[in-house]
Amino acid sequence: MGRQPCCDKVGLKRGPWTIEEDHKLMNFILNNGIHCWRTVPKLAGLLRCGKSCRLRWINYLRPDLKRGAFNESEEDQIIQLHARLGNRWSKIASHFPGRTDNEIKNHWNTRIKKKLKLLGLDPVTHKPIEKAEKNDGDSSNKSNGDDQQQGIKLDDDEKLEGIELSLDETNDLFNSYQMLCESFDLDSWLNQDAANNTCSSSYSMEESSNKSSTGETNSTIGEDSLKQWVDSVDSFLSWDSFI
DNA sequence: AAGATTATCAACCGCCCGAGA
DNA sequence: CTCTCGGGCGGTTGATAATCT
Repeated sequence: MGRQPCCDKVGLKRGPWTIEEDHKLMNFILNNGIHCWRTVPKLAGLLRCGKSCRLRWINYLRPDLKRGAFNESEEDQIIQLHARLGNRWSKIASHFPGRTDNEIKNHWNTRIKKKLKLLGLDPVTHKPIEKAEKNDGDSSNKSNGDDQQQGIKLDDDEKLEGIELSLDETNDLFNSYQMLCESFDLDSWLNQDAANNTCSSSYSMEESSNKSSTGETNSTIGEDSLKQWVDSVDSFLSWDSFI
């Protein structure tokens, strides 16, 4: 017996969100806040499931989102945190105000992984590939590195230190990584387009998210700041065109 | 210029976990 | 204690854009 689906998918819209749907969802959350995602689509007049609404809000509509390319220090920090936390993207994202777990996960999978491989480091273990392979061979009955990391059951962040990689070990690995980076100008090689990353979705929320980046959570974002943000983003989305 | 290939990222899927009945 | 439900998470997919041939 499988689990019941999160919602009745019959008649629900899927795929990319339209500007109108975004507007409806944002207006609803602005006016009512978030109490129960399951009821949000119905009350907001959307033919979406609650999960889809939640995802859209978290990954795209949230006022405190910081959009645009990751800078070098952010990337370095992601690598460091990944060495400690593994693929726990939400934990990693919690260290980056305005960044989403999805965004970090995508960045890791598309860019950082390649970068590490190019440097001869295993993106899973963060160790030199030859060494990592040897270790895998030594423990043929063990699951692969990914599974090992995912298999860690920890109660909280405090317990992370000393498990898998200690902070010292992590820093050692990270230092090695930095040394490798210095000897090879990867960034200019990989990020040739970073400087002129001007896609339409790179609208910066930084101004309106200054407050939130100091630790404010979604639920504590004041209505005023949310309204300010809606005002500021209105022109960006050209909502007037369909109202 | 056109087709093929690769990169990027938004969105979905399914599982897990905690809260509450 | 058990079951149900909703939220959250990580893995994966698919559409689109960018680049290459």
